[in-house]
Amino acid sequence: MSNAEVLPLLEADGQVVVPCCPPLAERPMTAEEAETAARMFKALGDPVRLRLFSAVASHEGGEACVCDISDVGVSQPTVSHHLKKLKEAGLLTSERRGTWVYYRVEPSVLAAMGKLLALPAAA
Amino acid sequence: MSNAEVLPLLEADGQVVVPCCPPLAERPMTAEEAETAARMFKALGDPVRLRLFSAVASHEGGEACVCDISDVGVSQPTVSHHLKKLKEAGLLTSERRGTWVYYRVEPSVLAAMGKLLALPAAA
DNA sequence: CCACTGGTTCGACATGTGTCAACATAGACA
DNA sequence: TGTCTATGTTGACACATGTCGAACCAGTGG
Repeated sequence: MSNAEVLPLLEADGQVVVPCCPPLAERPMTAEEAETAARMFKALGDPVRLRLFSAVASHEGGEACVCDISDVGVSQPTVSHHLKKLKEAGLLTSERRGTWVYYRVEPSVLAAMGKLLALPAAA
Repeated sequence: MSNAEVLPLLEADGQVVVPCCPPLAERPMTAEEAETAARMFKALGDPVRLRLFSAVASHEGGEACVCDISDVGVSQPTVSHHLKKLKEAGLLTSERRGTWVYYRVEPSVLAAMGKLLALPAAA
């Protein structure tokens, strides 16, 4: 399965963000924009997923093996389930190297979410 | 209204006011931090809530009457339910003025979420 | 006082979600 | 080949959540 096709909001390559949506406060979001953006927020709306994501994002080299981050208080299948969700939301990518599977954050998506939350200087 | 830059995480109904968490990528979040931050993301993890929040945030004066934003394709009780959720997450505040109830965004919380998503320049 | 309008709360239902144990799969190595 | 370890998938379950209609509450104006 491909990581990119689930969330075609932005260029997977560079930092150039093809925004999924304008900033929240710029104008009312359309139903489609909201649907798209809500998927990302929902992915981070679970404590376990947030910890997993933070663990990957803060790990040296920007990537982490599952074995490095699976100490979040839930069973291993549950960890795998949450990592899959984060992948489907386009927040993480995974790659198998030998025995282990490494996860890595998708920085452009994070940037898109940050832009989404930005408040306009003058309202 | 407080203008503090401390990004308090408000919990509705007079509960604890907790400072928000460090950036996701700075270090692995603790369970408590994740619990706290996930509540905010979850609040924005629904398309209807996202549209309502965007409608309030983008409305002139930074506030909006329910009657101005209730055109999101769900019934009025559902709108009210979602606005309550956003309030409980500390993202909105409400005030009754005469016949109408006005909702307004909590800018410090929005800023906290933006900081949370910030990626450190060097990793 | 009563009726009307805007908004919330209640009760109920269907669907979604987080979780685990059990099983399956992929690679390493003997 | 076979076995061991590291992850992912499946099936089942309890619980949370989104939704609505009906009832209810708050102001306004007769």
